[in-house]
Amino acid sequence: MSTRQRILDTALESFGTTGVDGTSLDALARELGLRKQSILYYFNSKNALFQAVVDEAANEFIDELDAVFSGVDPRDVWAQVEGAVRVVFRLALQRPALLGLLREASRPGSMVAVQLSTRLAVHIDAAQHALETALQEGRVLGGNARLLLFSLYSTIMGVATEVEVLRAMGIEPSLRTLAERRQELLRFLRVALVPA
Amino acid sequence: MSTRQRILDTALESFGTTGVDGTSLDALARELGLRKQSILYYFNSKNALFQAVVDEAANEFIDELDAVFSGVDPRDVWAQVEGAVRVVFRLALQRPALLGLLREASRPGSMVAVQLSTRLAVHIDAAQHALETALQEGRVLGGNARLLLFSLYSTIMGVATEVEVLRAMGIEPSLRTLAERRQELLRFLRVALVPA
DNA sequence: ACTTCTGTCTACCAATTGGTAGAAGCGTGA
DNA sequence: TCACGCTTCTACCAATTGGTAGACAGAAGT
Repeated sequence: MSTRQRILDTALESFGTTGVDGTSLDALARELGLRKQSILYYFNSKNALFQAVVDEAANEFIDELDAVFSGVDPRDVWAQVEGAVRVVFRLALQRPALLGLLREASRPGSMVAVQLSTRLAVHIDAAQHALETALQEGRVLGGNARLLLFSLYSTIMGVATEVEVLRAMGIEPSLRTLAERRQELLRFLRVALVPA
Repeated sequence: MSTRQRILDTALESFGTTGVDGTSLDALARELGLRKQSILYYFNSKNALFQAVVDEAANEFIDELDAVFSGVDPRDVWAQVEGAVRVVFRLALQRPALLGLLREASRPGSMVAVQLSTRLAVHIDAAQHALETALQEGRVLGGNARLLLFSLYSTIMGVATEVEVLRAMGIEPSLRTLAERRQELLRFLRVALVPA
């Protein structure tokens, strides 16, 4: 794998777990067996690296979602929701840093949000459109399609990533509790979305 | 107001917006018209200050929730949810830094989570118990009470605080869109919780 | 008048930060 | 062999970081 790619991967891991402010170029370089000047050779500044990492993460996230959505009837909103939940929970288990990075990038006041928005705009519009027609045809319960999409996003990402809140509630994050969380989430969303 | 309290307030504001790592004691002191040594006089270390701020924030959050819940039938789960939504959205408007700090404190790997958990344990248990009996009596839809509570928390906090995601969706956070978000959220939660 | 306590200050400190300048190693093509 | 471009390095740097040591001011009590 190219050095550039190794840097991106390691940075994603570190940014997504320790945070951007909590990750120094020196520490990153040490982890890579390099000097930080080599990192700055590929990325002109720490912020440029962060932006590249956000792009990388957005791509991976979108690819995962696309892969699942491609095998699903575009009119079947519930199947899409189920697919999204499956993707997010698999990532929570296998690539927690990826979700951590999205969380980091979507912190209030983050300057990379613009980037994310242009990156995701097409997919958001598609999802919104699917929701809208489903709403009109009474196949889904909801008021405003875009705000409903936002609620869905918040719920799914929250349930998948708020592990510290979970701990505070006395539930230790583990494979089993993850599965239980997912099951309750799906039940919750089905009741909220699918007409009886 | 005592200097100690001023430090706590200013720190909450800064920690909740810029983040802990993004806030230096020097910057904090400058904002207060002090030297950082004066801050370290009241709090032995930056981390001690952070812990104190988390305590402060947890207290305020709990007080707000208690105030709303006290005027509501303890058996009326939906009224409690409505109250919680009202509190969180008012805070999102008037004290965004407070929610930001809770978000900061609940970052994966955060070391203050233990603190938060002991601080909130009683209230979590109470809410869970109310949910449980409501579930048994069929007044609320759901499977596992604790996981349902967790889903509710994730949804409400997410919808109220994920402003950058909202922006990425082309919705500028404002008073009007906040009200719309809240309305759609309440509709969403009502469908998900209240039996037809 | 003297001490004591509280609070704020100046003066430092070693370590770390992101970043610059430029040299050295290295393989490739002429 | 030479030149060249790519990559990684050593050597620095000014600024900032959290934190320590201790002086100084003022109020309060005796």
